[in-house]
Amino acid sequence: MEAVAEQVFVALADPSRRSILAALASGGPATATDLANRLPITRQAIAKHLTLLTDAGLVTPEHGERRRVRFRLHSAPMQVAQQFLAAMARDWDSRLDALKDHLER
Amino acid sequence: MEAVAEQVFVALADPSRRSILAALASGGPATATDLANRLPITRQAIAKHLTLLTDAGLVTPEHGERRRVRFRLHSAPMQVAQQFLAAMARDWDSRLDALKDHLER
DNA sequence: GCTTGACGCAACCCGAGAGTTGCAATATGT
DNA sequence: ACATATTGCAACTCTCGGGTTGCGTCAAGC
Repeated sequence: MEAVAEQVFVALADPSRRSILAALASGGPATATDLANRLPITRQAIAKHLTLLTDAGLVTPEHGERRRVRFRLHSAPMQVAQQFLAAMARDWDSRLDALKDHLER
Repeated sequence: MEAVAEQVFVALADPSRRSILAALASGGPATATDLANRLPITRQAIAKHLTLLTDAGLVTPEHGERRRVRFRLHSAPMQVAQQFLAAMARDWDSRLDALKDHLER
């Protein structure tokens, strides 16, 4: 679970990757060349990002006709990362509360 | 809000920074030299990470006695990032639902 | 059969960031 | 007064990742 969350953080830390995800979210599943037409970077750079996003589980490749590969969004890893963030914040706040209780005692 | 979330993602993408946050979470507020004793990296490297974490709002410096500066965790930006993730996942899923509805019609 | 468009792979460039070493300043203890 | 400890700043190295260029390959259309 922590490994998935880390991959999601790494993926979302890059602005180009966020642009790719935003393009997929607004325009639906698309290929690397489609994204290259919409974004100011090369198809190969987008392909690299897509492999990283695929490893993170944020995107799944779908082999279609005419050797085209369309990529579709997958939100499950983001929910895992969200749970991870929630647990982390809860942990921190519980420590703060414990310290506060200790000082008040 | 998106800027805060991005800073949190960048901060959590680095394993050293996660180690620092984990050390602060388990051991309470500490100085850079304290963290340097617990972690396998130099104090200066930790200091750089702490400035980045301070810019992200995840940590706040507290000037104490004897020129010591202790850093305390702050969970608010993580909750903002969590909200951001939730909104993003909700956006993706709503698009999937809209597409499904369109296909079923 | 030949062109056209799309994908994959490999090599290369380059800037950013993670880490270290070194030093100056400052404050505390004896 | 002097030694010790801690912080901040600056310069340097070096690896890694984002990006490009180039080429080979494979499927479809004419």
